[in-house]
Amino acid sequence: MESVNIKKLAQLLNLSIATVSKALRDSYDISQETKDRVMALAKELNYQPNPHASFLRKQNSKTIAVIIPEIANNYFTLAINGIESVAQEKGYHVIIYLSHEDYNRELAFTRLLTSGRADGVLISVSSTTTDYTHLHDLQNKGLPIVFFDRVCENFNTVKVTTDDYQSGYLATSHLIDQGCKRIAHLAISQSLSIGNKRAKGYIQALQDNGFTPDESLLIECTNNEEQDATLIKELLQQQKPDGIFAAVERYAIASYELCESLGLNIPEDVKVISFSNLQTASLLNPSLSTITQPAFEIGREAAAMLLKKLEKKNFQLPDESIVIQSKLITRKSTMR
Amino acid sequence: MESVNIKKLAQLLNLSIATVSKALRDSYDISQETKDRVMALAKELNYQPNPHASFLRKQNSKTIAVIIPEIANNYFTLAINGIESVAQEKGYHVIIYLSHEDYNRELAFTRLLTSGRADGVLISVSSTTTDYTHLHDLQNKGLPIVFFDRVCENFNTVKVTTDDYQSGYLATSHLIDQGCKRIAHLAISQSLSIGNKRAKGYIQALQDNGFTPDESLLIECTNNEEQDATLIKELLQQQKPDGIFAAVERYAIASYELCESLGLNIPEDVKVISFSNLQTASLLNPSLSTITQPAFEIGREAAAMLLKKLEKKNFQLPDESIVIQSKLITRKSTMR
DNA sequence: TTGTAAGCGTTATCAT
DNA sequence: ATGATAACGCTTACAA
Repeated sequence: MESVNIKKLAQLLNLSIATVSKALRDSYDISQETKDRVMALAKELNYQPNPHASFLRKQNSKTIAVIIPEIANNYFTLAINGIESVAQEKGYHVIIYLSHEDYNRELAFTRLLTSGRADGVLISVSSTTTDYTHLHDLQNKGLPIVFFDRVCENFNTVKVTTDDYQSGYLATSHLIDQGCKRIAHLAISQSLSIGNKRAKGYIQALQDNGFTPDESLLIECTNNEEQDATLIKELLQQQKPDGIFAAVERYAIASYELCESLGLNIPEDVKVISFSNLQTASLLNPSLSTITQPAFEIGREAAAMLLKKLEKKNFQLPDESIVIQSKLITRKSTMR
Repeated sequence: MESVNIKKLAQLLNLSIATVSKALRDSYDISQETKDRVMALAKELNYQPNPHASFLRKQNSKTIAVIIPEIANNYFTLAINGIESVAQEKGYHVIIYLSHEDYNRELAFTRLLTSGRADGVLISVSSTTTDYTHLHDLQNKGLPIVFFDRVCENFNTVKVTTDDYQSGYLATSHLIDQGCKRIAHLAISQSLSIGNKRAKGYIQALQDNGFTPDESLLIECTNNEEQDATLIKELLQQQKPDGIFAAVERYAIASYELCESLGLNIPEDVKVISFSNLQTASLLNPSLSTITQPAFEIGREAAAMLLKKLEKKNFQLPDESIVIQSKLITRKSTMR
């Protein structure tokens, strides 16, 4: 357990602790010779500064916290990849917290974060979160927060999202173009920014094309697979939609499974399109038309903004939304 | 940024710092009344002990590091879920490091970890890692290490895996049972424990069934999608296998894509089976037969062992392999 | 150019 | 039962 610390280096080199510390930080008033000696030994012994001790002095931990609802999800996985890529570039460490769509866990994490464990927070809020004071509290403590994907609209900071409204509009329009007359929307929690926007895009597209939105075709799904299956099954049996626009991948997958078990053919009986980052979308039976989100870029951008705030003394996180567009990729599931 | 610390609590309560500290830790020699007052105020002000300061004294950070090759991968995603579930139970924080299958990054992470940022390490090694001294160094510094999935066999610690050899054997036997005569194996790096074992299972199954393993049918794939596509394309065109056993999901997906582009039918022309945790395996065209790994449980078990070591003074990580079985799930891709 | 010493927030030892 | 104090490893005025 004996670790190499500054004290040890100082002893071995017959220098004071202060001199070693300054030499390591390449300070002006240390002779080049001393610096070289210190650096050489530090390298030889693989000296790593103790981050906890530096935190105590400098009040930064070179760590960011990422709070997400779940991780077994291609979207968040890609976003983490993006986040990690900039964190690694800048020498930051990434702590992951999974809220499992549970407000209380999210709350507990934010409480823990008031103690200096991380210098900033990236968050995509849980679907059961309706109150944002825990996040305001964090911000008030001086912890910079950047939202991505599931954002809090009226929060004074950067929010990175995709164009959810337009994409919802586009997906629905695409179904209309393909001849659908009864289009259902499997929506994600309407208390979520993305849920709301995607649904609004859906409704507007219907209206713009002369359809009257039908409440019984807009299903707000849950976080429970069984419950969702029941809802979707009822929808398919009772409302008999000829098009489904799924707000998230999971609902599209459930739809595929239920269509199979009910003997419905995609796309003949029902056409399906979904927000999705599934790698295998094109290999499904039938291949799935998707709104593919720039998840990696969203993660990168959010992390880049947060780290800019942490690194640049004078930079303040602006109160703005950064929108990175999704792409509509049509495949067989929506073919005429 | 003004944070609540012990000092502040002490001032407000007109107590000494020492008393407050002890009261918070529910020490024997503090009166119940004082404890109550301290606790009440701590709760009211949402006092959170500074983890960096405690580290300096106690030498533990309540943090574990997870080093994995990639995250856009259903297996690792599920494993993280398992790891996080026990970490959350025990109040530990999880830092994620992605080696991107690059030994040098893995090395850099382990160097960083010598400084106390984490109390222990869970690792699944990169496919380019052949030397394990960086990990031995970590262990020698007193950092407990637990391997999962891609383990180092001769390393004195716990290794949690699935039964890779038996599963490779099983997958291959299944293809034989389904009538395949020329079975190819798309192997992952043979320097990886899992790559080696899965391939050995494949070879043994062939031999036990009267086939002579053919080197040109055992393709060691890479980490580069294009290169893999070339390799698999050549395999399909030149060797014309009638069965493919893919060691990882990615190779199965590539096989599907290439069969499609080459006009080969699965399972009529080629049957395919793969190690995979794809949620959509049953929805693929055709549905994919898989060896499904208990990824969540593997993550849970690995984390549980590590945390046991961290929490129990007298517990030493045994030098043993914990094997949790995979399941063969047959679907259309291997139908006769 | 180098060294001394204080202090970051905690915990633990030893007094009181 | 409570308090004073040193120490953890590091940074940084300030002194030499």
